[in-house]
This record gives sequence, structure tokens and C-alpha cells, in this order.
Amino acid sequence: MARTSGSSSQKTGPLVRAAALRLFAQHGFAAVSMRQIAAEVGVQAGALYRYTPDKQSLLFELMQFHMEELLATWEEVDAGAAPLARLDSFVRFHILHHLDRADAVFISYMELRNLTPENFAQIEAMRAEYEQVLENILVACGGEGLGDPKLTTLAVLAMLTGVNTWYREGGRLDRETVVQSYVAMVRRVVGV
Amino acid sequence: MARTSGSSSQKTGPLVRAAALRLFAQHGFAAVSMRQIAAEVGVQAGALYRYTPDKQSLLFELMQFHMEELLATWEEVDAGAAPLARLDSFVRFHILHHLDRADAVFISYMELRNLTPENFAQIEAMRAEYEQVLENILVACGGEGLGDPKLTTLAVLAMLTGVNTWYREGGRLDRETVVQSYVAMVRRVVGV
DNA sequence: GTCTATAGGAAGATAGAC
DNA sequence: GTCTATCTTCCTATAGAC
Repeated sequence: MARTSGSSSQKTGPLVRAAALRLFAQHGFAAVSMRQIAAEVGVQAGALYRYTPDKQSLLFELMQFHMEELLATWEEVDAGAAPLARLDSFVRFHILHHLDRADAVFISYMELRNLTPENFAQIEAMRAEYEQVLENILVACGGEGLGDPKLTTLAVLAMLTGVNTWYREGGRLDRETVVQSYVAMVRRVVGV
Repeated sequence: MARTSGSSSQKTGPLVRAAALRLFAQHGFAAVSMRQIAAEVGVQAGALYRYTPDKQSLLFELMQFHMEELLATWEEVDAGAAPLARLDSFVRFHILHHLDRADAVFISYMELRNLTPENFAQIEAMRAEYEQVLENILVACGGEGLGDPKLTTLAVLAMLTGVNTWYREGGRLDRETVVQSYVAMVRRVVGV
């Protein structure tokens, strides 16, 4: 924080979003003031309104980017291989992608209630799309354990996303160990 | 909201906590003002300070009660039967207990960051105690799928608590179906 | 036990100078 | 593109009347 003179330019926009992401994740949307975000960037509060029409839009844009990136990145990663290989691949992708974006994930789960109804509907649609990706894979795997596909999908996603709440870099378990453990657990849940 | 005259007495305390619980869950701790809570109860803001020293204590007491009740209720429910029966029993207990307290569960996961360090430590200790309950059961079951017990414990808990995010009373699946599905899934995860 | 009133500050957002 | 200054509203918490 704190810039010395009147420098910067097209850098400020990304800095504002980065600061908002970090502060919203740490303290919560409602608890963070525009003045705090401005201080982190090194500008005065009024300057932020060059980059966002208001605080609510700032939140929505962060969540929208996160969901769009999630869907797009899976499209790139997905090799469209055999069902079981795709399931393993999805588990690995989900865990690692989410661990690399802890702040955005946290915000996307915690701050849904602070979105306007229109913005909420947009985010929810993308979330449903992502859930459908896993559901399709699970159905294609056709394991004996697959009871209700939607219920199983939500159970698996909750399990995977839960990693973000406890995993710490440099802790007792490394990423690869975590991924392999979850790959094995998910296979057993689904019964393949 | 809105009381007509100067009635009530020892009822107000519980009403304050109930209003705070509901509003914190709906809008978030930081987004809710003492005036909103007071309006929901039907008193003026100043009157709340007869029942809590400040807003932070109100939050802490809600979370403390929730965790104490969770641990105490499991103690009552736990029959201490064979390991596998205890596992099933725990799954059923966790899901139903949490579904019945959706607001408190939501707050207890979302508002940890709004606790003072001392208060946070107390809540975390109780959470660790609860995790240990399940870990002990999992170890006693000794299934072939039990890799790292702590990792499996956290995975199962995330899966179970996730029910709260999507289950709706009167929806497509009833409670008993959900419980039985999760009992079956957890057995498979653990490999028993 | 609840009220009114208020202290003292911080919030989101805008206007106009530079 | 950023600043300072400000409008207006809201906040937590307290004091003292009833």
C-alpha cells in the first residue's frame, strides 16, 4: 500500500480487483470498506470508481470471472477419454484448481447472499453447469454405487471442495498425496 | 417485529439470540446492524445491551452454544455399539442434527473470521473434538479403504455437512432417503 | 427493562480541481 | 487518473429519564 506519486495507469484496475479479492476473502464483503481497498492499492477511495460502478459490481465481477475460468479451464483439461479416466482427471483438476484459487473459492461460497437476484442467478447457472459436468461423468462411469446421480454429484463436490478448508502448503500431506487419496475415495463412493 | 407496548421480560434474551441467529445467517455478521436485530425483536437498539455486552459476544455465544450442543447431543445419541453401527449412527446423527439447525451451522462455518483470537481458539477446540469423535469411529471400523485417518475424517465430514447447502424440505428427496444414501456412501468411502 | 437522545465515527458514493 | 472535500446516511455503544 501507499504509492509515492501520481504514477500508474492501466495497472490500477487489476490491482483493485486483486486487493478486493484478498480483502473480501479475509474479512468478508460487508466488513471491507472501499477505503480499505483503496489503501491496499495505494489510492484514495474516490479513485476506485473509475474501475467499478459500485462495491456490489466489484464482488460480482470477481465471482463471475472465477466461475467462467473454472468452466473454461476444465474444457481445456478434459481429454474426453474413457469415463473412469475422466473421473480421475476431474478429481485432480478440481482439487488443484481450487487450491490455487483459495480466495476466489472462499468468496464464491460465502458471498452468494450479497449478490443482487440477477447477479445471483447468473452465478448459480454457471455453478449448475459445472455440477452437470461431474454428473455426466458419474453417469457414464455407471458404477454400482451410483444411487441418485444428483445426490452423489453434490456429495462428491462437497468432499472435494472441502480440501480448501484444511489443506495448508508445506503441511503434513503434499498435494499429490491428497489428490491420490481423493481419487481413490471418489472411485469407492461411486463404486467403480 | 414490532411490539405494541412495554411488555415482555425474561423472554427478550432468547428472542435477541434467535433474531441474531436468523439475521446473521441470512445477511452475514458484518452486514447486520444492532438496529436490525432490535427491530426484529421489537425493541430499540439500546435495549439489546441488557442482553449482550456487544455485538461480538452475541456472535460468539451463538457459535459456542451450537458447538456445545453438538457435542452433548452426540454423547446422548451414541450407543457405543459395534464400530460399524456407530458409524451409521454418526452419519444419521450428523445429517439430521445439522439440517435442524441450518442457521447455526451456516454461521459456525462462515463467521469464524469475525471471532476474536481467543474466541476462535475456543470454537476450534470444540470442532477438533468433534472431528476426533468421527476419526475414532473410522479407525475402529478399520476398513480397507481407510488411508490417512485424518484426511478421511475431513472428507467424510465435508460430504455430510454439504447436505445443508442443497437439501430443501419438501424437495425431491426426503430426509430418510438422504440419510440412507449417505450411510451407504460413507461405508464405501471407508471400505467396510 | 425499555425508552429517547446522542456522542463520535465511518460508511458508499459524487463533484470539481488539477 | 487521482486528489481533496463533502453529502448523506448509517453504525456501535452509552447516558439518563421513566
